[in-house]
Amino acid sequence: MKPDMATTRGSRGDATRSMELLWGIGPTPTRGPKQGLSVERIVDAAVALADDEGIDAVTMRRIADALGVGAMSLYTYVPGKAELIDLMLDRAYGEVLAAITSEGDWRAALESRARADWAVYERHPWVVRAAGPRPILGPNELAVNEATLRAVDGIGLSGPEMAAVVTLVAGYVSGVARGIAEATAEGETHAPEGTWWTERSAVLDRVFDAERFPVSSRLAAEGVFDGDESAADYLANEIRVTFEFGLERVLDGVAALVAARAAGDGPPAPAPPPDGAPRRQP
Amino acid sequence: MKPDMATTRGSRGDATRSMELLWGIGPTPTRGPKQGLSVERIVDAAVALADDEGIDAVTMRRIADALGVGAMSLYTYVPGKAELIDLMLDRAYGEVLAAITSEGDWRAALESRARADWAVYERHPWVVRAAGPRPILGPNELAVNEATLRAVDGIGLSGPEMAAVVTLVAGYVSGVARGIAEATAEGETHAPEGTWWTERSAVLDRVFDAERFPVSSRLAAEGVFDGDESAADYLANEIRVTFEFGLERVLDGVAALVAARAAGDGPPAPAPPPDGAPRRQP
DNA sequence: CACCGTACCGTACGCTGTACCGAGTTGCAA
DNA sequence: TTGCAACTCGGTACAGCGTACGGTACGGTG
Repeated sequence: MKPDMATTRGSRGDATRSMELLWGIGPTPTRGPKQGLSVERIVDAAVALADDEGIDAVTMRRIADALGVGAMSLYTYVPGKAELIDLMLDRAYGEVLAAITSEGDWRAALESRARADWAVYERHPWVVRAAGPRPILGPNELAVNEATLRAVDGIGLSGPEMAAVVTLVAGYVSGVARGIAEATAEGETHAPEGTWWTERSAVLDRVFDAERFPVSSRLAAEGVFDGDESAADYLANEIRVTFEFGLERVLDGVAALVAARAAGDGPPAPAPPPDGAPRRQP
Repeated sequence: MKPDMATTRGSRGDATRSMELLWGIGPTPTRGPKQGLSVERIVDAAVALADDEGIDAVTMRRIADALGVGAMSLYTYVPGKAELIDLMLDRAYGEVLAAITSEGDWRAALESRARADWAVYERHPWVVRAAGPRPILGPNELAVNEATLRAVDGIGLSGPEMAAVVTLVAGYVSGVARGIAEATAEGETHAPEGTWWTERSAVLDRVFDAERFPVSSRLAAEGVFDGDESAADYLANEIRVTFEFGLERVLDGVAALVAARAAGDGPPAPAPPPDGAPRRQP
């Protein structure tokens, strides 16, 4: 799983190579046999596999099989699996980038970003689980970020506030998107939606005490938690409604801030950076 | 990795066993040798391991080593690794449950829930990555849910709205918490924070175009994205500020809804469930 | 032409989760 | 008391993972 991490991941060549791959500026060698594949095609295959069978099905061997090559051949194009996943994620950001629009006011633009994220999570449920804590720093990710920042530029917010609003919206969507995999189901979890619940409800019924969980059981009686087991799209609709509802609240909250700043309430004094900290790009 | 999933995961005994484990109602056998371990101690060891070295270090063999037993002995207590992780997660919910308070109005209670979640994500960064899309249905998870629902009960929201507000707050926190691992760092990603950036910034500088990313580069020049590489707690503070900022917005958004409902704007007509759908508990 | 950097990939290693089975231990029934 | 069934423990084994290593075939450059 992580063999000799010290040399593999630690050798500072890999990070550079990874960035070059993302930005498509790798040095293309002239000598030797023609390359039969391309990074593009490898990412294609990996994404298709992840869409069809979930992220767990994405193994180097299966990708190679799909491309009709040996597993080790992939390593001539990509330093390792982690870098390949980064490429997959930046490709997903590419779909976001293609979908967002900057028309309308800041609210419309933020909505557009949120819905574009959501659409990608729906099309590619694996993205939620594949995404690590760190940014990819790929061209598409940065472009999406730029576009979102532009949406909230010039409406009276401070720089840190702008960045925080972007994190707020993107964080909200990714948080709620966790539930998407349940709705689309089956791709990731191999048991169909129905059995999962019925298996558990037997024990749950024995243990769920209406006195211990009064509000929960009242809402359950109202049917709030009901879902049609066999019709996955009903569930998908339900979670979509929840998403839209929450998005409205989030944007209302931002609107309140924008209104306050417009009314002349100055932004809080920005905390000075501690001292000569190395510069970071976004 | 997933050997014979059909028999192992599909045999309907496992889901039942898993629920019994969570709720502590397993049938305790009388015959045979005394048990040298307990589910409790196994979860203890697993959580300790995850806290120290990240979720990837949590393997059956390492847990067993820490407990001084053979790897296979764990399987007398727990059906498999997936169920063990569920137990770890419900334990984390237990810490949330212990931290939340129901004092004050709905807003204070929701804040309390959000901060309790956040504190757990800080103490146990592995939770973000270990949590799957489905609910655990353990006692602590349900109790936390109940407490949060109670916070928004009786303030004029419909049942679905109450549920959506809970999802909104919890989803927001988990979404932003994704960035925590970067702040606490090093537990999960073995490279220290500094090198990760410096390695990449070399390529990024070559590729980052101020004309293509005008707003990003302006904010970068302002130092918005700067961080002290060596002092991890500065970064942690920065993300904490972002978290608090977003939480404020989210709650402002909920407040707007509560005010609207109080002003007499009726909730939207609840969509009727399609037809005789099996009942779900929360 | 020879050379050598490169693409491809068979083999192998260390790791994973866990099935299988034997050996030893205990409580209850006969 | 004896014997058996139920149980715990754990060694061994297996399929699958990421990927290091080294061999072979190829093709542009000296």
